[in-house]
Amino acid sequence: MVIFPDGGERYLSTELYAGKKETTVRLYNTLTNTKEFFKPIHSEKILIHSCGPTVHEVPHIGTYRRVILSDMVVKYLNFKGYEVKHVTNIIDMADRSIKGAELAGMDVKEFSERYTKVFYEDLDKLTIRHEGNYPKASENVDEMIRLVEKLVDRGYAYEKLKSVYFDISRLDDYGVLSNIDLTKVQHSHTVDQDDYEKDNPVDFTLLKRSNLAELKKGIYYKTRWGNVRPSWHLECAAISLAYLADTFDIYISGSDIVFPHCENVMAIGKAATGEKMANFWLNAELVMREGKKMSRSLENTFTMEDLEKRGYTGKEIRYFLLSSHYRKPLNFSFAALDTAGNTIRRLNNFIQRLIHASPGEGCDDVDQLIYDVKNGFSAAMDDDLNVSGALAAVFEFVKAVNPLVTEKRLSEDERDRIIGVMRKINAVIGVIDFEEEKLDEGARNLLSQREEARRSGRWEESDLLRERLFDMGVLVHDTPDGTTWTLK
RNA sequence: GGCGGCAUAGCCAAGUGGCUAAGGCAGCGGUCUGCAAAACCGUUAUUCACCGGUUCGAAUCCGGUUGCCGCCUCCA
Repeated sequence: MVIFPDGGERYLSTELYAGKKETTVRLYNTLTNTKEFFKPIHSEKILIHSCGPTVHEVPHIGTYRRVILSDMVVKYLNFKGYEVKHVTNIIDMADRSIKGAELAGMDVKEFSERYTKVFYEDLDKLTIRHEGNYPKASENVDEMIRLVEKLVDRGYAYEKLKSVYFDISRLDDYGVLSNIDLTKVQHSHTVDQDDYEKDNPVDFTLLKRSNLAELKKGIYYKTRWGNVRPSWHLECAAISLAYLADTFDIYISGSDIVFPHCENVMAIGKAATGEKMANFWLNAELVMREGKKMSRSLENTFTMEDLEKRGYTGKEIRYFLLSSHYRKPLNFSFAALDTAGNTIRRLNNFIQRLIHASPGEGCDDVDQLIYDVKNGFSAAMDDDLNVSGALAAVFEFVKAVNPLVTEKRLSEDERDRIIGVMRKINAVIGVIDFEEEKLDEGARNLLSQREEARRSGRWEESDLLRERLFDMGVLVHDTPDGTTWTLK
């Protein structure tokens, strides 16, 4: 173990260490407004925090864009061979949860659990794993209160009429993340200043005193300042510090909440530990609907269920959300989902064709093609997750392999290696199916009846059977090698 | 008012100084088919919002114009 006098920055940038510490991955850091080479803090495990959803309602697909970004970052780092610890907090005690529970005549816990369950189901549909690190705000209140005690003790927070506020004047670099100039801020758009008694209107709330109705329902936590509820910024800060470290690798959120949320979370971390909270701050852009942000208040949202009712699948929605760059606004449309569906179908067809390919002599080009697709995919993804470029590499691969399948040139081993590399890529993009499609017996019978009819030239009967199979979801294809089929 | 971002084909979307401007979808043409469909193959931007400048060379850099979006401290 060697301790470098300057924290190692200078030494780590020398060639000797570059290979070990620095990755080939470049990410756009909101903190510096530049793409930087990602350098993990610990070589053994990368630590990532993502802002989770509020669970006062069924989340809409706009919420899921940043969730998809987090998932893709984690899966791509896994693809590169890194182990990742990823924490996503569940905001289950927001103002709206309390209001919503009251309207529904439920207690807040029961109310929140209902929507947390939907959130998890949605993650399943989007092929995002959710076992493990999804701590709930309501189960980490002790951490939050301890954190505020620390802030007050260190002089970064103050109590006023039984609420506790963060004193931003104490942090000289407040505003570095969002580039905000507090002297030019327009106040009071979303806050009724009369409700708060801050020393300075730019200070933000850490703990808010519970009101009478909340006290009656038991929605409060006893502290030395009074009976209070934690604020949103405090929740994210406390959870990321408690579950990860004083300084962790990446903080992922949405572009609409860089200010105030991320800025304030960062300020809490810096004030509490004296260290910078995260090295990289990634912010996903928004999902738009006819030129406006998709949001509850504009009443222009779609939930996963809304889209499923219209016949779209989770994977189609996933593809739609991930297939264009995360730092550009994404316009929602049904046409875009249709496109996603068609595109995925092409990839699935490719896999099914490979599964059913008749083995051949083998082909010298395969090694090169596999090398090219791996290389093209990771080169693009390395560059701040350029998914469009990465997918282009995949489609070029598909295009090059298809004729080899048609001409029956692939050996079994080559075929398996091609499927293997597609699986590896799909571990990141998560939209392709690799299961061999199977027919049930009824469909198989109809298929052979149709073959019989065709052999005897009874076209009307054969066409009727084709229609019946179509209605069952089976598409038949008459090819020179006989009849094949795929599932719709 | 402040800060940040965007504008590339019918649609979506890469590319940020130099080979013929990736890729996907849709369309069109072809192969196949009893006919279809699917699949596969081929094809689709002398031009990158507009004006000016720098340069041997600009979608890419600089200045300006227009249009659009997000955020500005407890909605999250």
